[in-house]
Amino acid sequence: MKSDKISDAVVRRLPVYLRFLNELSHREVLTVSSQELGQKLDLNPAQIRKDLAYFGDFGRKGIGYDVSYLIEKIRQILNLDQQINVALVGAGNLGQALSNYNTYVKDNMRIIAIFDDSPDKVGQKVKDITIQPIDELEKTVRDKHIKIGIITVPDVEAQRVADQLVAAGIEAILNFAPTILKVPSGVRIHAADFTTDLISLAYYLQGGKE
Amino acid sequence: MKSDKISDAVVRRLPVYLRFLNELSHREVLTVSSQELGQKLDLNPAQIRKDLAYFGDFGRKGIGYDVSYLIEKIRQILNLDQQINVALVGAGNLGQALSNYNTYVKDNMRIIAIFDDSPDKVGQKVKDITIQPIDELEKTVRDKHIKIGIITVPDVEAQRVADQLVAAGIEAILNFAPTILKVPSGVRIHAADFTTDLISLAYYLQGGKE
DNA sequence: TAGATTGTTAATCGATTAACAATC
DNA sequence: TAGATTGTTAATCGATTAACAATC
Repeated sequence: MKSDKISDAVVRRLPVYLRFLNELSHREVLTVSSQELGQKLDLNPAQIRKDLAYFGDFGRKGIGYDVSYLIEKIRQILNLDQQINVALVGAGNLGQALSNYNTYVKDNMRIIAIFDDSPDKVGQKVKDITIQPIDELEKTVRDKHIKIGIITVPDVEAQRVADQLVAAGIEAILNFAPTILKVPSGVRIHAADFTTDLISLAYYLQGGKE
Repeated sequence: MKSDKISDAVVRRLPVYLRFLNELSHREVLTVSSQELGQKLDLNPAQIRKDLAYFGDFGRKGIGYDVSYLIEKIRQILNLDQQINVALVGAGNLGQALSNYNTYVKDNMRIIAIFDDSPDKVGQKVKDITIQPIDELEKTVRDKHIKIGIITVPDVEAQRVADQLVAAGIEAILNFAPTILKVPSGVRIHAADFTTDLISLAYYLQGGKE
């Protein structure tokens, strides 16, 4: 089966597969079955086969999936066969932590610009990237072909920053601010606000309702 | 309708409602309809009414929901009417950023202990909390009635830390490491790994398949 | 060949949305 | 009273899982 509309739930599992496949590759495992994948990733094997089958026939009956081949294919699907430039807006604690992180470099994703408006931040360096004022955002995003924006500014500034990113032609946003952002339908947005997650965990505590 | 089994999707929306209701309360808005909530939060009004109705009859027909009353009720549902102690394991960049964050204090959630094993971190202070070695985790968690653990250690250490948290009697874990953790069924775990989110965004970039 | 495992269809399960009587 | 909005049932939609023929 080739692509209909692929649901977001499917797309979000692809990086999970990729990560584990990379680990297998590192351990020089050549082949893996949906069964084994399911066990490790806590997913139903049928679901994994179905997810992958949306994009092509990557497996071999009776054998399973060739690890390197599947890595290559998933990387293509996720556009990770080309470099993807990312901008980060908001160089506070969290923003700086994310920049330093940059594990995703091996996945061809790279934060190549950082913006912040506070005067004591502008001009400072975070790991060889100089923090720029936000009014340079639009030009830099265009000039450097930045496709994804990460928002780590405070709550109240998030929508304004999102608008600027959109105006600059960004295609996707990862939003760490605890606000629902309104963006045009062409722009993809994912909420990454962990406080929501953390607070929802409280529901499950004993002494509360089960 | 009173509680059957409430799905995780419902529980995760409660903090979203709560946050916006707090904002309304701050603006001294007294009453809100599911219509208005839905508009602001990008959710279907029927879904909001249904979510709330799982827990009780909080609204008034023809009127809507009393903001303060609904805040009180959601806080009860989420156990936020009592203080919830949180431990953070891993005082790297991200861990320190999260500790400094502590917006959730107003929601009665508080990081009250931080653990790390690297010798240059132990004994240091992060905002009046002294970083402790991980082998003090179990005792501290028990003594201080810590119920939730946040994991911000590297990948390879995450499962070991999770095991220790579980052994110490923690009830829920927020995991920032990009690994699927195995925990006993009594323990609630949420994945908060933003690299997965970020990478999945790449799928939606133009020049890739739509 | 016999055993394993895929790709895919059909069945199931669960979550979202529509519709509306009840009622403020 | 007329208009608004809830709580809830029924309808819809979509995602997960089971099952199995195809085939390595």
